[in-house]
Amino acid sequence: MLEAKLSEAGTLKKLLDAIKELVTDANFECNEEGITLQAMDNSHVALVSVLLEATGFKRYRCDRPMPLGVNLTSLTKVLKCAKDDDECTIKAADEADVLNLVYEAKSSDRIAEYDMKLMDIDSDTLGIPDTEYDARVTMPSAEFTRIVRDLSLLGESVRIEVSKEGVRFASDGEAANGSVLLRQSDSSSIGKVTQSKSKTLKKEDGADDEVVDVDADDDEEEAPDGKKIKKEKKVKKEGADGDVDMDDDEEFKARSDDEGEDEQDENEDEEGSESGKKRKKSSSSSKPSKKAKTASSSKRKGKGKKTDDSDDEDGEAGVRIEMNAHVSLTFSLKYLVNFSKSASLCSRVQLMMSNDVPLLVSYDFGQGHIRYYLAPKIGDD
Amino acid sequence: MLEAKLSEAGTLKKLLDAIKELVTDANFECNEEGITLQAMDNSHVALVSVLLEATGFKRYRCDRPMPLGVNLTSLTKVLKCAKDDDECTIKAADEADVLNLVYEAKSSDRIAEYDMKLMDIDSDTLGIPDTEYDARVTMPSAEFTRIVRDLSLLGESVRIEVSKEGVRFASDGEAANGSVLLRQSDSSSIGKVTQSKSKTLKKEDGADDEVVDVDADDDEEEAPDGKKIKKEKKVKKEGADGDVDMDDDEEFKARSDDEGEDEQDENEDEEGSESGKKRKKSSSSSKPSKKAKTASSSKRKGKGKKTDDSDDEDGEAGVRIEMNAHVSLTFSLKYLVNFSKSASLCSRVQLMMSNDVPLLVSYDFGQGHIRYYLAPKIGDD
DNA sequence: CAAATCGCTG
DNA sequence: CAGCGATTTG
Repeated sequence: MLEAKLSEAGTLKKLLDAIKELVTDANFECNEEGITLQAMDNSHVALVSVLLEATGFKRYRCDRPMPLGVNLTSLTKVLKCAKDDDECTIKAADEADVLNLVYEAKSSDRIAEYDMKLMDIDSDTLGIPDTEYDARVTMPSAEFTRIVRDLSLLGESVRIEVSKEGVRFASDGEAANGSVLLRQSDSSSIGKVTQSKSKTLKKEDGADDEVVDVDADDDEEEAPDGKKIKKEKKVKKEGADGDVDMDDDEEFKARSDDEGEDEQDENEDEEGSESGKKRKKSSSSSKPSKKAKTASSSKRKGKGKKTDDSDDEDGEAGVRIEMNAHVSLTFSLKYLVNFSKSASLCSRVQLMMSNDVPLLVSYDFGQGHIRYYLAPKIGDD
Repeated sequence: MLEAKLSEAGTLKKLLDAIKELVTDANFECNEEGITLQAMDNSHVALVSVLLEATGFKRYRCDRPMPLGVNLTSLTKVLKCAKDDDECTIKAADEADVLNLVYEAKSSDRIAEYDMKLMDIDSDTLGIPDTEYDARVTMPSAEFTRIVRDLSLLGESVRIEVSKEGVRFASDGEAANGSVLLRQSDSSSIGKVTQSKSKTLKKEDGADDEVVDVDADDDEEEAPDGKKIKKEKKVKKEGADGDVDMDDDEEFKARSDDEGEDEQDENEDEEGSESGKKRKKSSSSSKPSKKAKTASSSKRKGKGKKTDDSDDEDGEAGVRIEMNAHVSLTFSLKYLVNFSKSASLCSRVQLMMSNDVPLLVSYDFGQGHIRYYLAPKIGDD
């Protein structure tokens, strides 16, 4: 059985608001590590991946893995009955066909209880490649929202181009053409677009421990493996959290691994630092590495050591751009606008890109993350 | 070519917001003195006239007069892509078919550039009579907004009546009738409704020169016709501007003169000071009067001398009422509500009225003005 | 100046 | 029911 208690129902409400227009039905996969959800959007163009770490809950218990088939429209309605600051407990018996939600006002003078019907949903558990990317842009989520919103007024699609000049978002429309150029915020010493030749960037996981650890390892010379070391600067996430670790990663990795991506992970060599990260996982066995990650500090450390200067600086406000190669991709603005609704969950967003592969838009909040994958338009420039 | 830089894109945004629902396409007429726009509303019931003085720009250059045919809906979209405090530069080559807009964040780490298509628009350059009015009401723009909004909830039209009692806005509706009476704010010496028998008021021009001149003629005794003379007090505008002159004025005046309103002007007697102003103009001999107007200075002078005392006082907060004759006119509230959107541009609004002639609603802001003309409903009371 | 909420229109 | 716009609050 599952029993999970969230301190703030608002977290769940925002999460549902962020994806309910993209997906109507989906399985919430629950296991001891937390809850994940993966689904293609209704038109099968985009993929959304959500993670809620067990550690992010005030209380979490899940005896055995179980999928909860939920109609997101129904869940949205039920969640609207909760106040943002209510404590929210969700429960499901092992073979239950209903999900029980209890909302308790912090003052505890009000308790509301709802039972929502569950449904059987074919779980098209898609494997998500653990791709490495040629460019990563980290910026305030509100700025991303603003840009895609602005450009969506003009045209249907946007060309995102990362070069040493910065990152450019350009859209052509009937009435007007528009282009927004963001330069790396020059905060600290490393104030410019990082351009490392061959290293590959992996997505920064704030929440994901693995990644973090890895980074930390990488960054630090004293990495356990002892491999670390190029000291390339990769950016780890400076996501909002910093401390929370995710368990899911394993899953993701597994999947990605399945994809054969794991190898790549190892390939981190390109990014020496990352390799460290991967190792951990592998080493996880080890787990120590994870700890490191877990220690939110890891992120920061990484930053501090590597690019952190800039990170910290850009940290909460600026734009950070990292690239190994020039990338230029075109995407549907409609989807990006949709993705950008997640800005309410997190103040920063990461865009991970490589030519001809799907864009990854990642919002990492304290208790997990929400990630969107969107294939580029072909014939894009 | 045109190149003009505004310190705050917000100014342009507000201006477009104020007129975009009234007009869909219009020519921005650019010349060395600034930018003007004149257009009838889509249903040809109201006329809107906008002025942006060259001196109000951070940088302004226009080698030769050029009309920029703009679809206001498109321009609104493009302007939405600017933040209110961005610096905004608009550029157009001499025979260009696109208008280039560049927005620069004050922090300068973001530069957005847009190219908007221009179109050829039949310039129905309407002559705007440089009418003299029997009553002028100057009040906080927010108050005007509130009044027409309130009354629009009750009925379709409003009767505006200026008498020695003050100015009354009254509307009759199915469910209720409403009436709002504003009395002159008793600020300075001239704290009450000015009631001059026959003198006519011209709109206070901050920017329009022409208008000013015309009035002058009437007021002064030495009017060419020899008719003038009553020495009526007319109010010039205390608008924000003061220096920039418009070329258009010529046109405007011509028409107003045609109206035969001049005679009334002469009645200024009540406010001796004003007469002085008028004289200048008139002295110019007959037509000279027009010239005088052109000199924007005329405006300010007029004010200072005549009723200015009161103007200054009520100046920023109160209601100022000036009248030469009792006026009572009925207007469509729908339009007035629309006009009142300009309140975001300026804290004061002027209403200029004479029986049976179009109402002039004028918002004068630092860098120009926006004026609306609306014909009264016939059969009005 | 920006964000969130409510209302209105499609 | 969803999206867009307007208004209000922070």
